Amino acid sequence: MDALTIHEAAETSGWTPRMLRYIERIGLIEPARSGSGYRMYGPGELQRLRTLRELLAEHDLGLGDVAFALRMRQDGAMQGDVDAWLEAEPRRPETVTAEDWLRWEQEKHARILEAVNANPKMETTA
Amino acid sequence: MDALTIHEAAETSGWTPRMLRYIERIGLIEPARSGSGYRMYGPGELQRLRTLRELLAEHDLGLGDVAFALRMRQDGAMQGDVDAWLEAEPRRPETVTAEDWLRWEQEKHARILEAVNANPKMETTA
DNA sequence: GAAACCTTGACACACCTTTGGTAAGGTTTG
DNA sequence: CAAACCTTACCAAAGGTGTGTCAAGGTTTC
Repeated sequence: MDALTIHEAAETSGWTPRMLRYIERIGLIEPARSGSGYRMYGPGELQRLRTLRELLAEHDLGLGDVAFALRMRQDGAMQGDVDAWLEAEPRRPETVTAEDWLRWEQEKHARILEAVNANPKMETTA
Repeated sequence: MDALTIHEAAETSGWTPRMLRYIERIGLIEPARSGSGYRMYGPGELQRLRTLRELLAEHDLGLGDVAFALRMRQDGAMQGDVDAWLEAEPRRPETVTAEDWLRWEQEKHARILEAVNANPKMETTA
């Protein structure tokens, strides 16, 4: 039995039980439930709770921000629309074709690779 | 002279002058300034203002959401950290290497291309 | 030079988010 | 079976967002 109850998970992760429920409600971490409905936090959830605090502190984010990022990732249409709107600004060729967009996205990989190499803390040491 | 003042831009875009200033303050649309500091909205800005309203309405977003998406795009480190946190959930290989991540990103292109083809309104008819 | 703009800054208000507390009731365990 | 958990569902307070309005002062235009 390596699953903690909500109070135990709260203590070891640095959140309050209240916030653990809130984090679940906004869809960020949804622990398994016991037969009678108790939340059961496993090692994966605990790790995620800790890294979540770091993520928020490091970049001065709110839980809502991360929830929004999650929503973007889950709703491809929204993601596409938002990205399209944001990309319409910096570049300014009259018309953006799908091929233009894909090329832009692929160039992004070069930037990503640079970031990876420049900053090699890419392990999610679960 | 095809640049509008803030009141004119407000009328033709459906925002209020107040909101145009707010939209500028959160970094979404920053019009050029005349020598004496007046905001000057060109056709590009007007188009962006209109599509911004559509974007918000279509996906029930707030201006803050779009501003956050912009911040993600501008701050690569934040983008990487948030993405890493979100991706740590659905997949569950013990360790995510830079190569894993890149492969994942590249597979994303297949999904993006599908989205483009399925939903070919990719023109930013500026 | 006066009317009609523009600028920034402040005060304000309605609403939403985040967080805490408490109440009524079910579960686990010594 | 009672203590110590857990659950959901409310009420509430602090802070942030989105929006309006007003004031003091500069600019454009007739």
